[in-house]
Amino acid sequence: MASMATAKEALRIGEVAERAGVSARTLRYYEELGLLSPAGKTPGGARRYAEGDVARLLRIRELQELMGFDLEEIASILAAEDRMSDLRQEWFAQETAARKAEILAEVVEINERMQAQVRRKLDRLQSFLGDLQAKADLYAERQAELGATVQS
Amino acid sequence: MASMATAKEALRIGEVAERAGVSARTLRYYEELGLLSPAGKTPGGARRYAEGDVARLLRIRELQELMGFDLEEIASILAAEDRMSDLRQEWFAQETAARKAEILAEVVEINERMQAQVRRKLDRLQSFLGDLQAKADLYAERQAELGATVQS
DNA sequence: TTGCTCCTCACGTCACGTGAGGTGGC
DNA sequence: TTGCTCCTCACGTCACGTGAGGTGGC
Repeated sequence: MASMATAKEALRIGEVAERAGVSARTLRYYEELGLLSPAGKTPGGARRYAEGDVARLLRIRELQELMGFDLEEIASILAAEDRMSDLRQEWFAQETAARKAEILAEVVEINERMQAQVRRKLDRLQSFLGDLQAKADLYAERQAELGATVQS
Repeated sequence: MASMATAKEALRIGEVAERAGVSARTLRYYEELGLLSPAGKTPGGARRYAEGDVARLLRIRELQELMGFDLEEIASILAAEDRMSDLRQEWFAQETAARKAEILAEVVEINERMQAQVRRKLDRLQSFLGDLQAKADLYAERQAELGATVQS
């Protein structure tokens, strides 16, 4: 959805890495795995990324950090999402309706599993936060006791 | 707080591992790091764990999986919590009030940082869930379109 | 032409996984 | 005594980190 510009959007690896809070090594590693390849390369061999690549990188990081998926799981999630976004492309119009339904079913299933997982994580984090708050109350009590004893 | 029983609570490594959903290797690795040592060992060298060890293991896993801390960070958090729980012990009564205040301050700071981190994580997960739900709505729309077209 | 960024090996690290080969406990 | 579980090496793996030594682009 970023500007369909004249591919003047050529980002260097260091810039992309910094924007996503990762190292250049991470980007090279993702390329090695086939997870994220630069939009192009200079004649000299330097990688050039587009805005879409940055979005994909941020998505990878979200799935990794927030959801705890490993890179193989992330690859399959992204593959499904890629197929899904192909459904909007004209060249895809020739695919059979049955095939499209298949892809949709796959994406819906992944979506449902992820939603369930997020809800479990939210629940666990809520109770974790509750524990922390309860402990904080205890600490405040102890500090009050100590203050009363010491009269500092 | 588990029964102050006659130490008849001697769990084998496999049992402890299964309860926490980790491998025996993980328990040996934590011992190597000084993170979690068994309550005792048999003459033959087999590790024997107590209920308190299981609780500590579950705490380690919570900090690791849910909060994303590495084992070194977890070690320092647990060390602070250990010092905190020492405040209840009688032998600790001889410590100076200033020292106790110091420990309390440290634990309070860790608690506050963790609370902030949990809140950030909760926020990000909420918006992640929102995105998933929005996508699910889109998928349902597409499926409806497809059903109307195909009349399957 | 001078820096700064990039390149490709390639070995190191963290948190374990996975056998190999052997001893231990109910 | 027979299994099943445990033990200690020790090498493998995943997701990078970290130089070494060299070329590239504004």
